[in-house]
Amino acid sequence: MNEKDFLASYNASAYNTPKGLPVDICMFTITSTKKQTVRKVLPTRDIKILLIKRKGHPYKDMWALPGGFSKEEESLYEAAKRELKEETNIGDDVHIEQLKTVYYPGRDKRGWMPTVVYFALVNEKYLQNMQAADDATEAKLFTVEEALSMSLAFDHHDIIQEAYDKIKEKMLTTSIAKEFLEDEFTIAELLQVLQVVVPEFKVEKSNFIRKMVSTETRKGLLEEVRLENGDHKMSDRNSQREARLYQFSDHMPKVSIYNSTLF
Amino acid sequence: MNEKDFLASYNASAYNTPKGLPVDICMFTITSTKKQTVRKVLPTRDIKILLIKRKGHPYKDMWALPGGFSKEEESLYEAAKRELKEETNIGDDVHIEQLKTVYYPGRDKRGWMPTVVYFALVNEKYLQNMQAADDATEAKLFTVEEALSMSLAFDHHDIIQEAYDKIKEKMLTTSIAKEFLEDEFTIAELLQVLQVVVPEFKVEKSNFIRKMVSTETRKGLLEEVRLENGDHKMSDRNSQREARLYQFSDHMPKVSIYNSTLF
DNA sequence: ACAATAGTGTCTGTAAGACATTATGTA
DNA sequence: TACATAATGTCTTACAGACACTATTGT
Repeated sequence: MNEKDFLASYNASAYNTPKGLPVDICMFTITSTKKQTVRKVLPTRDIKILLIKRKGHPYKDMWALPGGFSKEEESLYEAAKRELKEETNIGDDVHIEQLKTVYYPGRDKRGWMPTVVYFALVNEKYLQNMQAADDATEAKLFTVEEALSMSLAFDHHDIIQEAYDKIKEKMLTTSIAKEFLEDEFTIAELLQVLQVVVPEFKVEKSNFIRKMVSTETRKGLLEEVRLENGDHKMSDRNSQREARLYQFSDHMPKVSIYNSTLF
Repeated sequence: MNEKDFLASYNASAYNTPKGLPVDICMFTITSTKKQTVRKVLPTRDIKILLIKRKGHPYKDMWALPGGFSKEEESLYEAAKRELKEETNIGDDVHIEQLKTVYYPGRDKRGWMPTVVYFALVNEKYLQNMQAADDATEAKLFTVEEALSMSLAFDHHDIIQEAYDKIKEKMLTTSIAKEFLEDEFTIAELLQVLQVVVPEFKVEKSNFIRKMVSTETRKGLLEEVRLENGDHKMSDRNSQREARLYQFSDHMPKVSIYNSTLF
């Protein structure tokens, strides 16, 4: 059956879910791949998004955001989490946040079809067993750049663009960078992750490393990880020389365009 | 009929709107009232929110957010705007923005009932002819503090709290303060409006007035209004001595917790 | 010894905030 | 002339960014 026949035979009200809403998920991750170099260096990192290939009409065989319908007995948040889990088999330790709800006439050829969009930030370590999840649906990670250059189902291009813009903003104003990092990370890793998502964020690495811990207004944002004996905990995973490890603290500074002092 | 009888007789599916969604609106405004003083001073300003008194069950006679159902032939944004207009009779020149969509089991005694929440920032000058709008429904402005201390219908307390938190954040990181100001405003007015919404934002007025225009990173955020002859346009509406008038420019700086320079 | 990353020293320009002072116009 | 607000002067401390330099360790 082609799409035209499908739409002609489609009974919109049969698909309407009076007690649930369509939920779509923009799942972002940052993959890291080892560089083939003589010495240890930072891995190559890329920001990626999960897409699935549609099995049915409309937009059959096109790539789209994963999603599904929420149920009456679950919250929208729970629905998003469930859908993501069905697709990726990840655990509960995921940052998932509502982006927006979309409806305007004509957004779905089938008629009335809103969608509640969530975005998720998932550490690549949770995506190891993704294939096992559901091999009936073809799911694949694309770089965000790639995804945005493709022709996608529905208005998913615009949704991804908006989700990505949101993440770029939150990357610099909250501590969500931690979702993409190990529990304990070096400042070079932090900077790399920030710049993978927000290339416009330009600072000199050596200054960044120092200022993140030395400047008074930034104190409390990161904590140095210490060993029992009080020494700095170090890692040499990215370099010959060991680097100090850090964690985000609970302290979340706020920012303002009216004076750039954090408070 | 009391609420218990009402719920017993309530047929949820009759109210379900397969082709529309409930939309609620947090409409904020800042009222200004002249102080009774010998000399001209800044008015007293208060951040207020619009509530309506519910005419029917559930939560009959309690204060609640204004809202209604979106239609298939309009976007959610248009629905929010329409609902707000029905309530307040304001024009199209309104900042209205989606906050979030809420559903969790039990949020409405009638069963499945999500809501798409919008917040609106409306200048008080547009609310002059509010009474004319629809005198069947009782609508009233409450200070946000007051509203949050009241017992409200549904989970509207939590929704208002979240909307207010969002506005506080956006107040300091975007130029939405302009929604509450005249087209041309003094820096003292700007600061007052900022502090009415975000009391934690503390700066010394004389420094603020200077730094807003003199500091390099803030240049471009505000523009001095000039007369034809190049002189500063001034106003003495709040003081004996005239103050310079400003406008927000198109330039929107971004902020970061990782370095507090705007870019 | 070299390569690559980690981290420090030092200097310049600018911002934030405290506090004092001057400017302006009306009751 | 008194007063309330507008705006500037001045000073201290701190941050951002540039750039040079040292530190560490595996190959």
